[in-house]
Amino acid sequence: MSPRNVEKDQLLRETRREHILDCALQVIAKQGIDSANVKDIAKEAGLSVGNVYNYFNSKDDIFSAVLQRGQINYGRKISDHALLELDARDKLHEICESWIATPENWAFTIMLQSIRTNETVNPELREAATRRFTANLEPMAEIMRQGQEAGVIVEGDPKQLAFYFVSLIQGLTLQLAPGYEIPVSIQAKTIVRLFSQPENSRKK
Amino acid sequence: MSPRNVEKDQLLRETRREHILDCALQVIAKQGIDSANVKDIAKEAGLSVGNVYNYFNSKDDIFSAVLQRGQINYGRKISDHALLELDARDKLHEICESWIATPENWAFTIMLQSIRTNETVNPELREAATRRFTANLEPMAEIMRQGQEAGVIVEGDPKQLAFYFVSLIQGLTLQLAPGYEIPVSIQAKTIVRLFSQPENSRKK
Amino acid sequence: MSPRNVEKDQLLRETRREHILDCALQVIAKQGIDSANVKDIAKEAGLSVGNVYNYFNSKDDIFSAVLQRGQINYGRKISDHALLELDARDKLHEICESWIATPENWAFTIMLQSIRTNETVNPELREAATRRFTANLEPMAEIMRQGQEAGVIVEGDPKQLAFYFVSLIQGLTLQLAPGYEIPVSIQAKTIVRLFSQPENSRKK
Amino acid sequence: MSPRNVEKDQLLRETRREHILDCALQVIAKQGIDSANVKDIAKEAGLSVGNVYNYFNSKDDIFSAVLQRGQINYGRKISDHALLELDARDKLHEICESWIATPENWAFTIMLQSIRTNETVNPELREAATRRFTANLEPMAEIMRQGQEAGVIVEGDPKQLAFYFVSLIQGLTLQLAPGYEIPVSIQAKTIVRLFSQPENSRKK
DNA sequence: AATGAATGAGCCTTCATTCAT
DNA sequence: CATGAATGAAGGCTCATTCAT
Repeated sequence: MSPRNVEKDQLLRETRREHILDCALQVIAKQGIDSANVKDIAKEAGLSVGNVYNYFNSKDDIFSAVLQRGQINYGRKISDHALLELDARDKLHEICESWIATPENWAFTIMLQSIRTNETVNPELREAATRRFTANLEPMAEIMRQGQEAGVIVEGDPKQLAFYFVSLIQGLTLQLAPGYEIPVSIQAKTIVRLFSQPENSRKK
Repeated sequence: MSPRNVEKDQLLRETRREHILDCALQVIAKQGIDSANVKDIAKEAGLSVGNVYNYFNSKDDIFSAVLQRGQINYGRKISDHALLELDARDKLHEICESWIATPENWAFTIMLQSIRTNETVNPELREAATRRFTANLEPMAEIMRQGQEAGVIVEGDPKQLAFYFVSLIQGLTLQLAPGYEIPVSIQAKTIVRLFSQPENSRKK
Repeated sequence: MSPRNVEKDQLLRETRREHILDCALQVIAKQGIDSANVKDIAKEAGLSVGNVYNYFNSKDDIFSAVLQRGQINYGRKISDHALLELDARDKLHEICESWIATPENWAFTIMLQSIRTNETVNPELREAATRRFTANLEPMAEIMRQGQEAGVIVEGDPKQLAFYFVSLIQGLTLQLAPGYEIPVSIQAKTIVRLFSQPENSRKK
Repeated sequence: MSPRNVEKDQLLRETRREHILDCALQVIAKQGIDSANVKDIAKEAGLSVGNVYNYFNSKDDIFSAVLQRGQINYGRKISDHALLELDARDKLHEICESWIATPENWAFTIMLQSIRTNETVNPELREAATRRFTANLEPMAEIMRQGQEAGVIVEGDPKQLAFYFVSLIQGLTLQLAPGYEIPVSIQAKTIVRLFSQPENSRKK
């Protein structure tokens, strides 16, 4: 029927979507979520404004897709780590370091807040974001649990510890906003140590 | 006419300003910073829109004043604590608890991010916010230092520890956004313990 | 409190609203409902676009207000006629003539259709329009009933006759669209005669 | 290549055009003329948007073609009736009944109004629509004339009566908009009676 | 000081139409 | 012919800010 390659089109379409999401993230990271408008996203993506709407239904749709993608990727990463045969502290260290190293990550945190906060956002989106956040807590709690069994992570409810760890990472991420200098270095090592069981207090 | 009236007027004016700031905070806490507009703030304050502009130059002016006031109050509070004759852990505990308990606090954190982030915001405001944030780190670091001397707080750069502590508190605060349920309880005790030196690892 | 005259303001506000409705009707009558946009209405009213929104919540709000006002005025007029001590045929004649003579009336009919038809219009508005239309049928039916009792109006269900009469008037009104010449004159006399009982077929 | 193929192609093209017009009418009848867009028409027709433009030059082109086709079919029908050997009242009755029974007919009336009304529509199209409307009045007037000669239709200018009859039908059709309930039944018999000469007033 | 009507820039979104493939 | 991605011009609506009263 079609004189064009349907499969290729489909692939192109998916690539384009991803590209728009990338650009949206860039714009948010650059300008903040308040100032990030569709026009700028389109420009960043090298598309016309109208064309963006061929790939997404609305601005909120774009934002929630960015958030969803980020949350899913993040969750997958943590889950992968949970399965590894490693010292839990090393896992935390690695997670911490790679998170801090990615400059766009703070945009996710900002978006998470904005989507929660903005009353005009579809409540379902807000719930979905919360659901994913909560779900992502689970593999992190599993890592804590592993560490506790090995006696290298402090005692306490693993889920609560996971929650604190994630909140700390998020809190730190926010401090890393572009153009905002903090006179304190962030060291994964020190962060992990807060959650580590000291050598001499371990059960024999 | 009389000097007393001038003084009284000045006082009234200051009271009004404070009232507007209170209401602005309320609105932000209720609607989120994106949806908080001047009209709503004026309505909450029982004033006309135009009249609000008799007390503040712009919306940004209001927001930055809210933030500034919050940061200053917060800084004063921490400084006061630093001077007390108390176990550092109790100080942290009290700071933590009172922060979490105040539902509007998350609005400050949101605002901090928004003001940092928003390109359109006067760069001087952004720098001022950062400056105050950094300044507020100092008394917190002092508390850490006190705790370390008493052997009840973990070792490490006090300022860095203070930074982590504040970031953790901020991160947790964000999770407390209104209408957003997190299936984990926040306990000041557990938080403080992360920064505490375990009994049996203390130097004699 | 206010340095301005509140009552006068309220009156001004109501006058303004009416003025906007008048202008909206003019624009619709001139350009058709499809082409009638808020900008044009504002221009016709000598206001800025934004200011129109100080008086109405939305374009649909304006349109439905225009319609409502027209329907209410029309209903009132028919009801007044129903109470008069006149030959029913004269009543119909007068209603017919005055309706046809008002050039904007066709806009109401167009609007009625558009509001019914347009899926994006609030269903409640649509129902309200229908409700008023149906309600307005009643006094017209009463006139028919009076005429039948006097033996000057054709027999049949008065409400149905009213419905036909109104539909005929509406149908004719539509033909009177501006810039649309129909080579047939519209005579109230002839129209009324269609609904009249012929002399020699009346019951003695 | 062969002339037969060219003919066949031509036929196929014509069939396609007709199909598109059918679908356009369906969409208009379903969504109203304001919401009827090219994309929906294409989807209804099972074609791509671009392909529709291989058969019509513009959206207005489609709409005016729909209208034209409808008007021509309608005119042909009335003309056919005018030639029949039947009581004029039966002709009116049949015309009335078949018109009311076809649910899409109201779309024509709506379109007629929209095309007349819409400033942006090519004036030639508007004139063409008016011309056809006027032309279609002629066979209807002929039926009236026949009825008057047989003494079964009320006296008066036949063309004017035709105009009233058509306007009444159109007015009633508009009341039949989808999703719009009118608490009055429409009976062809009663309608025709309005235009009928009563038994006992006929000339011997 | 107090009011809120008025302004106008800017944002999101839609859609007829074009065009490379 | 067939496709649907791409364009860009409007249109509806919001809102910070101003200003006459």
